[in-house]
Amino acid sequence: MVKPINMTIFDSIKEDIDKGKYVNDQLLPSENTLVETFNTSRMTVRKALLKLINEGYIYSIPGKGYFVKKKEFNNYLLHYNEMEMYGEGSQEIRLLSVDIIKPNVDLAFNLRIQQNKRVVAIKRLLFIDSNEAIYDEKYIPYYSGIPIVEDEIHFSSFPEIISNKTSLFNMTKKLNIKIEKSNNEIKKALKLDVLQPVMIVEQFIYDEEMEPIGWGKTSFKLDYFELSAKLLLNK
Amino acid sequence: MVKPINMTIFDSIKEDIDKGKYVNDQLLPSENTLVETFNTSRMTVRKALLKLINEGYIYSIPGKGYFVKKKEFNNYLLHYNEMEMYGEGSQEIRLLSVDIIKPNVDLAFNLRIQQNKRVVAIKRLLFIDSNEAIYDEKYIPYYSGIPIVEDEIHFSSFPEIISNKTSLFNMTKKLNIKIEKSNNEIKKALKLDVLQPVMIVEQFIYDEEMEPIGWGKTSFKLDYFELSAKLLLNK
DNA sequence: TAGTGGTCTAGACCACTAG
DNA sequence: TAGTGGTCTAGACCACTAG
Repeated sequence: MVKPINMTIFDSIKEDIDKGKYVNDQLLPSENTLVETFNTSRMTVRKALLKLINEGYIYSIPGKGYFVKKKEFNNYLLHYNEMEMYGEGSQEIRLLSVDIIKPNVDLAFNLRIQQNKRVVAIKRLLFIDSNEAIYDEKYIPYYSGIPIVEDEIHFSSFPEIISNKTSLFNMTKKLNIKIEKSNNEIKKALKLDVLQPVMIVEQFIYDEEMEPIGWGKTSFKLDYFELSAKLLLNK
Repeated sequence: MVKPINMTIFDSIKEDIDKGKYVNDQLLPSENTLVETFNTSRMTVRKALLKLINEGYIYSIPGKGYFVKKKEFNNYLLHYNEMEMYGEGSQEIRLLSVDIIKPNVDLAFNLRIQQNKRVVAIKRLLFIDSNEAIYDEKYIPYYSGIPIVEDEIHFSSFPEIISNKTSLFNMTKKLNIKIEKSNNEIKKALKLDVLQPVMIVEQFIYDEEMEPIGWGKTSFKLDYFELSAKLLLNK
């Protein structure tokens, strides 16, 4: 149970960076210097350095050396699953409808398709403690995801639905979080007052060529909206 | 400019996983098998496998082998800097006050300190296109971050302020995003109507022992709130 | 006991950097 | 030209797994 040499080297350099011995973009000791310092082989030194690169502490420039990487303080990890918003409170998901529709102007624009193409529209309503809380709309171009199986879409998040529907290697996604005035459909479903705004989380899903393959809009009654995100260091 | 062997192996296994040849938690070929398949040395095979581990595609169990890792679809990368919310529109940051205060009950609770301890309170107001848009409050226990230099705090995000103030090795942070009724101070600063709610982004900053070293509350006029987040695969 | 992944060594050749 | 990091080899010993 002794600590491996590569871990010793890793910890040593990491501590030097944390303590400020080496600062931003400063040159670190070369591989050969570290081989002598730690009395080990070059591959062992490289193992430690590669780990430091992977964890975002340093970067390398071939021919020059290894350098301290500037810390990124403003990136966070956000876990978002619109179908799993609340740990506390009873939750019920009602699948309102699954339709094949012709898109309106906005929807055609968001999915970058012609208005005469067809789109699968999925609408769901989430109840929290028996109150209407979240109204969820998803739109998928018809050709990209047939057939639709109700069981698969009832409880799944949008990325999960899409990945079941397509043989997708890699998808890209984007979330937008904003406040909007609600339309009549949403007002009715969530039993809102006339002027009450809703929190909107928009999801855009793209395939590997950045073509849209899904657009979603989740409307939260304000009382039921809360998100949290954790620090993601050095990424 | 030939592709290194380790990259060939990496690409090959990655493609097999993407195409569904290997599925969740399925055992991959052993290192020795891959050595034969690709007619190379074990260290080269390991380099490819380590890269696959680092990118979240596979995991290893010593004595057993390498396995396909389940994809995580619901994690996003959120870049949040309360002092840089808008690319478009002119922006002005006004430093309202920097005070040493005694915390009230809530603040003492959030910073987990006694009410007789002192706290540095920083208040800033952001104007977007000359309109009051964002009201920002930051609280730091006095002992952890003296002295306060105005130039350093005027334009910096909270994590940046904290990291300047402390010789911190590693901080942990958490964001909460929610809607709240605004208090009178915020109503006045943002020129809000009586009933108008505000969007709140709360920041908790902890040291390496998870002791709070900063608490922040940023209040957004609803018209000026928008966040976006990008997909972060396999993390 | 045979097979697995984890660590480590002592070499090699390469392209690139910078004086 | 000396030094740098990137790739690769052919070995070694280890702890752990599972029949």
